[in-house]
Amino acid sequence: MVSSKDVAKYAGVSQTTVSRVLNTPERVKEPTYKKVMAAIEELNYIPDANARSLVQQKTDTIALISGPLYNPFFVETTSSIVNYANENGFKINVHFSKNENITDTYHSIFENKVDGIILSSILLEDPIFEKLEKSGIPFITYNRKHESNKNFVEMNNEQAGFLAADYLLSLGHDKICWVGGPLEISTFKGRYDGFLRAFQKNGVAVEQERVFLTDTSKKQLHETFLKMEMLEEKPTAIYAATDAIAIQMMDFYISAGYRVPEDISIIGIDNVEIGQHASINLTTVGISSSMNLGQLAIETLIDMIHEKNKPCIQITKAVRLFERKTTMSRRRV
Amino acid sequence: MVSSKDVAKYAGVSQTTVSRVLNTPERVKEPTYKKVMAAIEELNYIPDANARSLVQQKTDTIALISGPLYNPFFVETTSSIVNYANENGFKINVHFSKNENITDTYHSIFENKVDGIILSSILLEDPIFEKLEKSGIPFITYNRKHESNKNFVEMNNEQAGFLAADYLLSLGHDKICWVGGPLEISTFKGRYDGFLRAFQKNGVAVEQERVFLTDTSKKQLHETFLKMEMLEEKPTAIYAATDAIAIQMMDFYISAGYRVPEDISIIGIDNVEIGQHASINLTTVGISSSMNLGQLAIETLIDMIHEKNKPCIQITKAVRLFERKTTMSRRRV
DNA sequence: CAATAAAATGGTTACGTAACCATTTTGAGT
DNA sequence: ACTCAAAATGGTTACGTAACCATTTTATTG
Repeated sequence: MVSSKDVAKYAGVSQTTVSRVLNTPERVKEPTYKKVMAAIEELNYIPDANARSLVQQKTDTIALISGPLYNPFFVETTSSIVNYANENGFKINVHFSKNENITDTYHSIFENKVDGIILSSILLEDPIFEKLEKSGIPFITYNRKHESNKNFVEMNNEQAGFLAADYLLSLGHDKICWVGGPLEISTFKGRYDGFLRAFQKNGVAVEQERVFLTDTSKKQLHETFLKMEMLEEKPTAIYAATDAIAIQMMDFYISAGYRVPEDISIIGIDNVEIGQHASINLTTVGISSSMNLGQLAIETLIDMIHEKNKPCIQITKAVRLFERKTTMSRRRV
Repeated sequence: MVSSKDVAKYAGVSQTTVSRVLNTPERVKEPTYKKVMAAIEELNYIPDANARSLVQQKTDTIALISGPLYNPFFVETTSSIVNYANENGFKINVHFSKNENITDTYHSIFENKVDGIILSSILLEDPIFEKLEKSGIPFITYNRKHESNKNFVEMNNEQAGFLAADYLLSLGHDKICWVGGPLEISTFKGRYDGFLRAFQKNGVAVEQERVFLTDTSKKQLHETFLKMEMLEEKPTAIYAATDAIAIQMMDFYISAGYRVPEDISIIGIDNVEIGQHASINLTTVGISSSMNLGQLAIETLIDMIHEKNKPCIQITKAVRLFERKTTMSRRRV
């Protein structure tokens, strides 16, 4: 592999001069500059960013740990994060969080001496949070947060949970099934808390047999669908803790011959783009901004990287209801 | 930042011994091993992967240049690529190709001395291909290829184009609009060639006013939709060169009050997962395999990285029609 | 117990780049 | 033409890790 030492020898100058040609060309005489550039072209020399990182103690790299892309929420946030970071001179190492190797993922990220970490993989109680803090690397969590309540960007999940449930209850539904994810995750915990508060406010009891916790995989969602089919009193509404879950439940219900919302109402949370598609038209709750949580988080993180002073970031965006076509008043027969 | 030299000094051994503890612990006496590990824990030492890369002349990193994630095809391939690579000890630097900064993207990738490059951004005629070859870095293109016909994984685009058009023609449609992308891209060129061949085989003339080339953005697709609405003889079928285009055109048509397929048939190509959703049910053409092109490409690339001998990879997967619910026989009134 | 071989540990250098300091060259002023 | 300051270029070292070679320690064998 060609190095700047090779270029120097070929051009008849010092390695220092080659480095100056690339980095501070104004400090190099024109004839010398041309001679070195010709050598660079001739030898097809490309500087080594890893060696540079060693010297300058920065990598211009950010590590992203996203949720899985079968959730369109993460499709949108991943796009925003990668594009914004690239536009600001950062490379992005992407990882999709998987519980079975998250430790290896974190280890790999720390070894890479990244300049920042943006993640949506943290649990309410997670020992990694302390390690993140001790590492000294600027980091931010999006769509999730640690119980310490630091360094996060999120929507108001409790408010979202409340609005969605309150809306269904206001339509007359009381046989509502909750389909969510693990309550060790702040997103689901917050939305479930809101769900409970809405029921309490409306004086309606929550029936535990109608609460389904899943790992949000298609497989477990299908099992949940089958369980709901077996209920003595079938639900009249599905409260899905995310739009991804809602869209997947729609698939199961429509495939089974149900009409949405005539036979069953379905609501989600997140307000993902695909939910606005004319053949889906998902009623949902989400933030009003055109900027998604990933965009907000990466902009905040890059500020943190540049400014080196780390005020504690705590951003919680308000939400609102987006009433579309997958919900209607409970049919009375 | 704590280095192995600091650990060595703290533990009272040499830096060589610290390196051995981490890499070949079997060559270190147990008491020495324990002493060094205690120092590592105490100092919270994390090895520097960049320095290691300098020594070992490998980075365990692969660069991915994907298409944009508003195309679900790239959602699926990005997932597969990142997950498979991580499982095989590689990190992935992700870029989403944008014409306006593709040169910077390539430059950044070369500087990072990645071990392999997997890309879906190449044009039929693209000077970057020669640079890729000269770099000596193993690389593979997926879903697209260069005119040199080397180092690619693709579906048979001409066959896909033919099958989709032939199918629409067999349903009696002859007012078919093609909505595709730039023909400088092998994917669209191949599919269009197949489209033309089907028309020729069926003895039907292609009307150029019904051929729409776009950059596949929602904006230009909407403009195309408006243009089609203005046609004297409106189309009875939309042949979308990708499922993403098809799903977007469905959105426009349904929002405008049309029923799919009663009022207009729509077909796509790629067979993306969301196309099987019960409220979309897209008729499409795609590969039969459970393994998507991204999965196939990354497995092939990692083989190339490990084996250092580079037989010229040329993989073209056969396709078939998936008849679902967005197409029906042309209505005769 | 001594010699020798194996095991364990240490020292030096290189990987490529750039920061820092030194030296040489060039140009301006008297 | 000489002197001095500025500009241009060069030399050395460090960043952190590991490969390679050297030295020391330990264990085995006669």
